[in-house]
Amino acid sequence: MNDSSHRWQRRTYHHGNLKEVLLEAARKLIEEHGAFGFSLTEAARLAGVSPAAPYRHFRDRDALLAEVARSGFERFAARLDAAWNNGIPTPLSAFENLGRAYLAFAREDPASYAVMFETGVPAVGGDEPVPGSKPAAEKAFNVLEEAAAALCRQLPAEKRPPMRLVALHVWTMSHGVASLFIQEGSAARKVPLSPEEVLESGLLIYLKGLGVLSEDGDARAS
Amino acid sequence: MNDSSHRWQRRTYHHGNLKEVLLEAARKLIEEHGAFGFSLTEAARLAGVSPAAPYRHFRDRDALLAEVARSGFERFAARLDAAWNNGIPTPLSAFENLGRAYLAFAREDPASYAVMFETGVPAVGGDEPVPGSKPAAEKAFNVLEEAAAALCRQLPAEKRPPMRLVALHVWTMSHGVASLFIQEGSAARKVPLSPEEVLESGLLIYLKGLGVLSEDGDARAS
DNA sequence: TCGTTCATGTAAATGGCTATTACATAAAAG
DNA sequence: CTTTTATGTAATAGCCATTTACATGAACGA
Repeated sequence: MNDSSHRWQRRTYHHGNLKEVLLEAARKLIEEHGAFGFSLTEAARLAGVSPAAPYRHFRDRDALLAEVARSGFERFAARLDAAWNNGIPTPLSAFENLGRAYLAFAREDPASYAVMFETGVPAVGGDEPVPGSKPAAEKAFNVLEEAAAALCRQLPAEKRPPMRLVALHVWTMSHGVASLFIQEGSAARKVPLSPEEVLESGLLIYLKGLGVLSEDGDARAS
Repeated sequence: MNDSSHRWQRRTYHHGNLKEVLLEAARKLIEEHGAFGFSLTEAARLAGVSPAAPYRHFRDRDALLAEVARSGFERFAARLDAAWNNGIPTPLSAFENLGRAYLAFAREDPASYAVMFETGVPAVGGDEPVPGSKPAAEKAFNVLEEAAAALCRQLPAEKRPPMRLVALHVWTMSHGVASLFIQEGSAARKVPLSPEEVLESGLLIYLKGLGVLSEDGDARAS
């Protein structure tokens, strides 16, 4: 009866899917109690196993968080890539999809997003404690870079700024909006606009400044 | 002798300055071990008092962090305000100072910045657990808004976007750069530029898009 | 000066958490 | 059917947050 909060009792001694369930539990707990209020023990409780069980799948607490980050980056990259869709139908419309996809990810999986970007956790920088975490993060950034490159190509070569830099500017605005708005509270009250509207308007102004857009916001003939 | 790690023994039973010392200890620990690796007990140890002593000054651990955030916002606002300096000598140069001051704060006091923006902690959103935390955060944002307003005023009224929105865009880029770059590791390797250069170049492009700057980056006559 | 009061610290105890170790169970491999 | 390996459990040590009862001494009044 101590497991009454769960619909199903574990019938087998072996859980069968513990690793994945622990990751889900972690995301859920982080979503509810913040990136801090996550305890390995409580995740184990949610999964219906003893506090020691997680150690069969993760070296320690940080390794679990690192895996949350890694898998997050993987889904993030996939999602951005799908939204960009090779710049089809037009680089500009695809670019707008990209921005929306960025925010959609942060909104729909705030726990992963927070672990990916807002904790000193391993994934992005550091020493790559989880194999494959850095590559996954790179893949996500590469999509941004590709999009930036496509937009830059619309400019005459002599007016073309470094693509890398443009990609960083875009990342910077996207992350800024996600970070300030998604975690309901900080910036949300400042303005009656959705995060998507703030990001899109900001990016449009930026693109106009780059010369990619005309004054009216139309794509400019290269 | 158990206090050998500190140069001075506490001579008085009463510490005399515990509250402030605990805040400093917290910032130091967060800087070293990340926003997670901060323990009230260890902060007490650093201050040379028992683990129970902090509770005479803070309701609990979160209250201490909230106070780190609040005092952080206060210094942050003061610093931004000084940098903006009422738009003197020119709005544009003052605006550039503002951006540099933003990043300087995040770099020089990363612990406070992290607690202010990258933890679910109380200050910005929430229910204002520490009296005065919200006002302090507002004051910081108001400086950005004032700067945005000054720049917008250079535009003919009919081309003028909502100041609030412009302030948010600026905040967004600044926070994005601070968040991605300062915490050494993520974006730093992407490009051989300093955070300041990335932010300044991004803001210049944005301002050009707004119409505040001419193509060459000079201030445009209103 | 002496005693009272209040702010500030300490000690000890509770309960949660991380992580380790020795042991149990079952699934897979032979 | 036995052995091996993967996966869980139990018990435990040590850290941490927080509370409660008690101690100290500074400020203040008589």
